[in-house]
Amino acid sequence: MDKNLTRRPRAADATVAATGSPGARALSVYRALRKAIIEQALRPGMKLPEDTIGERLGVSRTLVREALGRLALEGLVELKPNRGASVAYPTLEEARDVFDVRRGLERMVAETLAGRISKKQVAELEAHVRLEEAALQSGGVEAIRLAGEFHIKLVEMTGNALLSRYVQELSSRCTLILAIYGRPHSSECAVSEHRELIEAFVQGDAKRAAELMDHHLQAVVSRALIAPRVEQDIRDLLAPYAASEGLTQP
Amino acid sequence: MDKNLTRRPRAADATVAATGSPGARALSVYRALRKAIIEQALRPGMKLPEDTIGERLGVSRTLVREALGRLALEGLVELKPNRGASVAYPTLEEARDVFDVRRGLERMVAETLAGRISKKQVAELEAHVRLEEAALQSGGVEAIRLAGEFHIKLVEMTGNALLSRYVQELSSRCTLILAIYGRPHSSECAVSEHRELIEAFVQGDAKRAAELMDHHLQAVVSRALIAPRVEQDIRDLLAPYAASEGLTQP
DNA sequence: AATGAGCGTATCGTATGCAATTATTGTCGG
DNA sequence: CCGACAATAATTGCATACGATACGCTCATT
Repeated sequence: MDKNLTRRPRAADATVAATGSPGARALSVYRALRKAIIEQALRPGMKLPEDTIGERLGVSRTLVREALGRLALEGLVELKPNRGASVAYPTLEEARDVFDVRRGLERMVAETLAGRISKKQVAELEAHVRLEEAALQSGGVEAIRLAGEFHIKLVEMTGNALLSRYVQELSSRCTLILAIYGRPHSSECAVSEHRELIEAFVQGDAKRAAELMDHHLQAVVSRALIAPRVEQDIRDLLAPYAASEGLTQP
Repeated sequence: MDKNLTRRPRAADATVAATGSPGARALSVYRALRKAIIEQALRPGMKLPEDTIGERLGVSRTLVREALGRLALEGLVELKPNRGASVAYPTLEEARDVFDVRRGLERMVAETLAGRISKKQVAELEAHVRLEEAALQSGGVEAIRLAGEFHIKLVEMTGNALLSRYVQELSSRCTLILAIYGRPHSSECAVSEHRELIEAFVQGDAKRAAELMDHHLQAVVSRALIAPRVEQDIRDLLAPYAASEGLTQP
């Protein structure tokens, strides 16, 4: 069958492959899972068995484990001892923590950028905003992605690699959170608010930039996260059906 | 010799052991290395071969690798492909990034805590400051540790677990950085500044608290990190000589 | 004597194997 | 008909094995 004894797993069999570099396959696994989670191909709460993933991706459990560990540290995966990994299902409290920290960090971004942004960077941001607008018109789902990328672009302009990593991490987690608690397709980021931010950067008004960013992110939360709390626990899902049949449980 | 074939690595041979829980040994390795790095038993730049560590700690390379990976994500260890791990040796630029982000996060802490701190918490903080004072008098090295713990206590009082993790991570990295670039035993944190902070919290003056924290951390940097920057890269050492001879490099 | 090729060793990257734990299903007594 | 229990299956935790890679050494060559 598949169990060819002369099989050399070395190369030429990894479907996704990536470069032949040493740790590259491990990274690929990590990125694949990450992308799948963010795109919600893997929904929050889903189990992530090591063999299954490894088999599908053409790597051993070792690499999958490594990737899962990393994702767990980033908060995209939950890792319970002896019970395996699953896509993270943050509680509302964790969600609040994530958004709060993100707001704090992005305020930093805004303050840093104010007055210290080049013509070229401004042009790039304005071009991006126009893209957002276009996407919003044609009502594509990519409007959401673009809105997120605006923030990534901003943080990368600070030149602080660490800040960049943190914001990107939190950004992913926010996506996951909105997938759980957010309303279906709230446009998330108002383009006008992005424009105002750029303006504040150009004018070098750090205080205003910081406040704009703060309110902007606050707005994202209140627009999207009216928290209807979609229950996924079978018990809770079944409760109303039980009731309708006159069944009751402890 | 040591290579007893009937050896059961199962249990009862881990010198440090820890509880019998599943992932506990991995955690132990992680913590052991972390502690060793922070206490500078393992100095920045030192090589960290997997087998050596595993042998010494009584675990297999698998667990060591896991720990090293995690430490690498936290910035305490550098992981170069095919060349193994070593204790991180941050560049001055990375150091600046770390301190900047830390200042931003701790400013958040200060703002959050202002006016939202209980009597009991104030008492705890004041007691801690008194400890710091005492340690400073008796000139112990623990003054540094206590100063750091003050900040940890603060962030934990915010109730934001994520913020807490981030600050703790950055705090460790700061220690490492100061071990490289800091002057021998600058007392790092002025106790008086800690007192002022507490006062601002009690008075509920968020703005003042944030600024105090900002300046406080800025002061730590300028007090400790006058950065004589012992260059270790031959290229950089040679650069001025090259220039003085009119030589230029690609 | 310096330089470069060839080889050996140390160490990493990854796959795989085995024991242990947990979840699940089928069965039996109440 | 319901709950407890035992056997089974699935899956993790960890160790180890094996191939690959980089580094340092010796030695021949210029």
